[in-house]
Amino acid sequence: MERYTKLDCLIDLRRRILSTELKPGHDLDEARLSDYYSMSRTPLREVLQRLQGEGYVVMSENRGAKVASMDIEVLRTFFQTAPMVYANIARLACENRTSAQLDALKQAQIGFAKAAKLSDAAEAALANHTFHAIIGDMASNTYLLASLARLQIDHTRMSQTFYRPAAPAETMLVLKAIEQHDAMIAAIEAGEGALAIDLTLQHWDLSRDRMERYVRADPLPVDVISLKDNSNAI
Amino acid sequence: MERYTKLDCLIDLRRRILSTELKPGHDLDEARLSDYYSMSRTPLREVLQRLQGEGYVVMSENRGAKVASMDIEVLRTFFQTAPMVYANIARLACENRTSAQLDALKQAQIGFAKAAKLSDAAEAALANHTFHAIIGDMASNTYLLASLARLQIDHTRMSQTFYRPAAPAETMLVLKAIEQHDAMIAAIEAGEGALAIDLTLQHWDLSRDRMERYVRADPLPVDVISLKDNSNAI
DNA sequence: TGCACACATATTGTATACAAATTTTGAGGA
DNA sequence: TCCTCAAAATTTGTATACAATATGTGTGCA
Repeated sequence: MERYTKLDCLIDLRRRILSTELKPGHDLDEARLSDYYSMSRTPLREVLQRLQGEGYVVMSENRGAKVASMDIEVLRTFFQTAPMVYANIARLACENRTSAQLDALKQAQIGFAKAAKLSDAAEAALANHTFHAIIGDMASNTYLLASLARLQIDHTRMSQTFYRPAAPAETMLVLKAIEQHDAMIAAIEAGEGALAIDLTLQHWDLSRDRMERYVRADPLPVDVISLKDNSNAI
Repeated sequence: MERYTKLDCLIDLRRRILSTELKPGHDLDEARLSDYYSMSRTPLREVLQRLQGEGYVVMSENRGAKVASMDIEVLRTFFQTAPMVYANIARLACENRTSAQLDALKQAQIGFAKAAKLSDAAEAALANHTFHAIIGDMASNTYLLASLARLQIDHTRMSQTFYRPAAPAETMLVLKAIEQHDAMIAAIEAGEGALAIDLTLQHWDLSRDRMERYVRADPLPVDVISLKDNSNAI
């Protein structure tokens, strides 16, 4: 059995939450988790406290920790806020990026393209998360970064469905996202803020359409709903 | 000796940091603090972890917690980001405020006006913090709220000097701030988003001028600096 | 059968002891 | 006097025991 450090545990829990291996609202049992990561409850609780601070989990007195939920009213504000934050982050990234960060961004893009083309859904979503988190670092703005980080948690969780093997039309959209990433890298490298904002908003539109389709889902056939007339099942 | 709950401790540490009773960069000793709040180190450490998540403190491995610093490059991004976030929060508050929140806001304004007129600096700065935090709650946007909360930490700490007994010109500015708060309450109650944005930006301009004057401070007389020619004192 | 209440179980919260790491101190040598 | 290095002291990190709270279960009674 492997031995985890506290940092490993933090990173792994983030990964499991982002990949929805741990689903929104899922109860996080301290004893079970401390056993899983083979550490005592004390450091594990500190990890949970920190994850709460980062918005991954919510905790309530004497009631333990849960994976942060994604209820409908929060999602409304998500769509409201994301384009503004992403666009501003992109603009700031153009001004402040270092060459080391640019290298990291290109590496992340390689990883993303690979996973996306292989339809490795969880890995692609996480690589995409990393890509945009690096742009966040480039912006060097701790205040906006706090918003971005929270937006990305929900964005990544919603995007889990994007990269699964699907219809050719869907595959086209993934390829388009990869192209947009390349264009964004070029804009950031060239320091072209206006262009970076533009590309970011286009990228957002693509992502938003897919998320909205996912959130709305397809309604169930109407006459199935009429079942309630025939029985008192809940 | 009073007995604190964990929540009391959290709230009190926030207050002490915001009032700069605990100064930026100040080392937070676990043993000393757990003694002060008469609780063991375990819950105190959890409070510190949480404060780290909220941006009040920074922690490093085996090196303990410090009050978050306010270095020059972070302040640059503060001035860059604050007006955008404050303005958007104000606009959203107009759309989403409840009447209970409006009542709370009016109460906070009474407390602020009272403390400001008495030149109770720490209390006025904290009451101002509360006032703007309530507007943040009204916005009902967890993503932007994360940015706002971090901005407010530094804003409140910098504003500690505003409300001290000072020249008549300074007193005028405090009275103006009180008026602006009243106008903002009215705009939010009426749901006039454009007006609320406008008032918020005016309010920001007032605050920014005072902060910039404080940050820049008055340079020391030049010939005092020339002392270094006369001695090798550090 | 349905409800209320007490008891049993499970889970979270806190204190404390000990381990590991860092910082301080001071003695010895160049 | 200054530097180096090792031992002591301080401080942080983790494990574990126990306390407090919440949840589940079953029995007695209407």
